[in-house]
Amino acid sequence: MGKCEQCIVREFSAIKALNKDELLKIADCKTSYTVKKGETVFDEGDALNGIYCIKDGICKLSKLSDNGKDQIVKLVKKGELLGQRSLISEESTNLSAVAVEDMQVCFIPKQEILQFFNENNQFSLNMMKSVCGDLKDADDNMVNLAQKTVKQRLAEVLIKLETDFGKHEDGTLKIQLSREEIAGMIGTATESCIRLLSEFNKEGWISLQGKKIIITNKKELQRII
Amino acid sequence: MGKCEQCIVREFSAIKALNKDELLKIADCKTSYTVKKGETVFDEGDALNGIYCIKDGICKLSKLSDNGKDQIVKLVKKGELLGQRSLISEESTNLSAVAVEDMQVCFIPKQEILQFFNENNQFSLNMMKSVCGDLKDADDNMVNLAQKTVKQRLAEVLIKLETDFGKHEDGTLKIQLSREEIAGMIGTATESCIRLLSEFNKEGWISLQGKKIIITNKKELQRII
DNA sequence: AGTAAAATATGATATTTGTCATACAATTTG
DNA sequence: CAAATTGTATGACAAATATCATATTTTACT
Repeated sequence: MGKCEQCIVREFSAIKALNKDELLKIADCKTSYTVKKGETVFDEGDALNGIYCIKDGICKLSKLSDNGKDQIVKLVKKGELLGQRSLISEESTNLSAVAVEDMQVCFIPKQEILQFFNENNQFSLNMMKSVCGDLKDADDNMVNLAQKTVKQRLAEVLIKLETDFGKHEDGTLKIQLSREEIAGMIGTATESCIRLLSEFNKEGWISLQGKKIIITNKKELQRII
Repeated sequence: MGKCEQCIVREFSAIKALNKDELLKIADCKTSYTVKKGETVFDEGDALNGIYCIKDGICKLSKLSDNGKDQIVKLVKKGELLGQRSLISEESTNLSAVAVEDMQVCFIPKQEILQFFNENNQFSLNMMKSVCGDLKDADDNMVNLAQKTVKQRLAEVLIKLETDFGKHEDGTLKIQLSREEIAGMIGTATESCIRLLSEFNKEGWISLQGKKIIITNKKELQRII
């Protein structure tokens, strides 16, 4: 069982406020496992009794709408935590988490985390900041969904995917999402998403090679946003 | 200058975790003032150096979109705090706060609050819960904006306005928003909003008396959501 | 490899929503 | 009080987007 000390999650999440002793305590009670692409970490409505550290991989946080479509609220990647809101609010989750890539996660039981809240102020503060960051993103997202066209939102998401997850040497986005998932991020019908991707392709702003996407004219994409 | 002990904000916000001594400290450094309907508490991009307690009134948190429309992200009412996210994130505000009704607010300087974060764990926890609640609402809102029709969103907002802010004896909603503001909440053009209100009126689901709105058939509104 | 299933693509069409124009009502201001 | 401004209402039309149908391609499977 790993020692948590070298873990990437320690670099990027609230966990960084924990000292060696505290890390050992976590290392002692955590459960590590892998989640295959497409598999579920937790479902909307689940009562979580802990949080998840993402050691590797990416997952989508989404919510099923009454119309049967899955709206993706956020993509969470390695280094980040999962399930914080639910833990703090002492409520069931309002979102489900599904792996977009194979993941390696560690589960840390609730009691441990709650104890840190009491004992380690910096940890609390970090956690607060993280939730506040999510809130800001959510607010920005709301405005985009409400006020921008599907085309603008698609352009924005493509650029965001490149900045957040990077690209390979050949220029293709590292993160691979299905058309349906992209549509779920920008809040549109899958067909509309596909159509617009084709359009962007024809315009020469992006290049499509099967599932792979290359952004070939970022400036133009940024212009239409 | 008031003593904070009896203040309504103490009932409904994170402030409730503070003891008498702490309340006295606040009482000592706070600034009370009134904000008239339509006036601004703070603007998008402002650097806040404290938080606001809403003793009375209601304000809208909104963000100006590139298309020139103001998207309302949240309505905040008496008993609640304003500016928490900005304070915790140590960032400028991403939203502006404008009074929808005459308000009475108290401003508490940053240093005080930050000190409480260090000294009073329950206060921190309450604050976290509050932000988490906002995050959940924002996520739900995102899904609605992305997946529901304008008609559904309008019906939902009307019901929410009734539950959150109540109605007078004659059935009219206590909170009075302009058509433009309602449109800003559901993310649509003002004309579309007006049109749909007329439609709801003709259907007999609501009744319009100038600016005043009465929900006459809640069931039907709930059905179309 | 060969078949079934799923994902992607595209056309045709319907629906929703936005925009512009204009009228009317309400409210503010001098 | 009258004029001016602002908010509300409605029609006509345009644009954006969803839906349904149907290919085509890719992926999964034994």
